[in-house]
Amino acid sequence: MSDFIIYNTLSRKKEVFVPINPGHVGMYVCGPTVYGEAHLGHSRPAITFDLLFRYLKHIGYKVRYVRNITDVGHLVNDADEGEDKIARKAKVEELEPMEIVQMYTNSYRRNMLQLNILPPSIEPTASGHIIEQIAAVEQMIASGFAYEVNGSVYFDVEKYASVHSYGKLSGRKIEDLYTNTRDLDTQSEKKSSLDFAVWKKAAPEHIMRWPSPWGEGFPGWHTECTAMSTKYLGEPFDIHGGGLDLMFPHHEAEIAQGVACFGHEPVHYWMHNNLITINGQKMGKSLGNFITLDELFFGSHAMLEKAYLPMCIRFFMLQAHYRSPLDFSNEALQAAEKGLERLFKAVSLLEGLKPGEQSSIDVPGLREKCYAAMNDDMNSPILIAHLFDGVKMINSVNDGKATVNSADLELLKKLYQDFVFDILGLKSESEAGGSESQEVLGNVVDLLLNLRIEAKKNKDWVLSDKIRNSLTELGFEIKDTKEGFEWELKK
RNA sequence: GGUCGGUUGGCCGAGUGGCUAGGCAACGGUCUGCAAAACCGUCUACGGCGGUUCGAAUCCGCCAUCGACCUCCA
Repeated sequence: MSDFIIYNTLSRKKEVFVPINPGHVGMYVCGPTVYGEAHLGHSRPAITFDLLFRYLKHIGYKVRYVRNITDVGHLVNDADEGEDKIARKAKVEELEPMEIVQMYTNSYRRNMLQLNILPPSIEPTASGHIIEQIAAVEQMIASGFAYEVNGSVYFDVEKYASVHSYGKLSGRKIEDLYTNTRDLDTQSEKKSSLDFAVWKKAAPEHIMRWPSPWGEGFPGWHTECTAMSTKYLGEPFDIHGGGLDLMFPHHEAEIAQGVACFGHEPVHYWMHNNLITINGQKMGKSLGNFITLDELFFGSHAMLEKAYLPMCIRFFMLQAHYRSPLDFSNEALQAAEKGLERLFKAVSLLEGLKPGEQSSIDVPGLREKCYAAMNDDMNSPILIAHLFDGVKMINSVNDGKATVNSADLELLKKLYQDFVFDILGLKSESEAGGSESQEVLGNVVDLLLNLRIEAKKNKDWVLSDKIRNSLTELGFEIKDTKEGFEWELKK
């Protein structure tokens, strides 16, 4: 099999993936800040890196996947007196901050489960790693790249940039950063406007606070990822993922902090997923096109024509490459929905396929192409295109227009099991166990359709059509086959 | 303003020097009592203008346009 190639943002090139420890992979992905419902935007990195997690495991790696939960809140801005997002929300809703955190963590996990996203190996919280973060800040001070002022600790970007390259990941030049930095913090205690807080002194009204060598405070917003990723994955580790929007300054800061703490870069491969637009527009609360995952699943948003099943969302995203922007619309979603249906129909057909003497279709070749697609920087849209080629094969065999021998049939079944279910992480949602009433309903439908066969035998087309049309109106899809009939309930 | 990335057929979305991406929709055909499903076929596009090349949607230049980041954001 060919090498697994991934695009490394650091080099802006596709590179062969070579793990630090043969057979093992450590990956870290920036998770959510739990101060609100999970929205459409959260699902893209979750699905992208779930695909990576699944594929790495599939090709035989033992993977430790760490995805953090940010629950101490980020600074609103440097001028802010220290109130963080979570504390602000807590005041609004008159809840304890950790209650907010718990509530939204729960709903995030539920949404992820609905999207069939595998739980990471470790899901550390920032609040649970204050000690590690303080230790990281101490290391930064010790190496001379951070300084304390009045209870806060800042990263000395200027000093760092004089020795190392600051901005290499996002392609920024330090001079440009100077000219473009917004001022207004002239009275700031920072040495330079580029410096960022790694530990922030807590104002009296600030609720979330912890003791530290510099007084009561809370960690800066880049500190947690440095502390938690290296705690569980060592340094350097293999893969760090996240959304494109986190590249600067968050990931840039992580690199600088890592170098300051350990003397070398913390990550080998940086991977970034692209963002989602809605009808060509950026998604944002101010634009009113901000859709939460629950709204999507229930269809309860003004922009949605209907509810979309989690698997439809997942499939829709996988039909685009993770590094491409993806535009979200009702039309596109409904197209994805139909395509997914067609794929699953073929998969279920596969079970009943009868092997022949010879194969007129090239199953090993198809398998080869599927792996090639995934190995090329996880090209899921190409993979899906190949799977649809396979759908044509399956349908042809089913129609007796093509043949497949038993070895190839087994290979084909394995192929769809591997790629559709294990790697793409799709699942059929209709097979939710038949309740008793559904079973009875099914029997009634069978009874009606058997009556219709009688009618057809008697060439009583009026009665025959009446039965079929009435069932169709009720939402059933009726198909006549040589053996009799098939039906399914459309929602 | 700076940096980066897009602009592909009715819609979504791959590809990236010559060879059908795929899905959805539409149309025609096969099958069927008629349908549905399935199958076969059709629709064959790459923002504009120049340049390089035997050959460019793909490389280069200019222009237009959209967006992201530069501030919390997946």
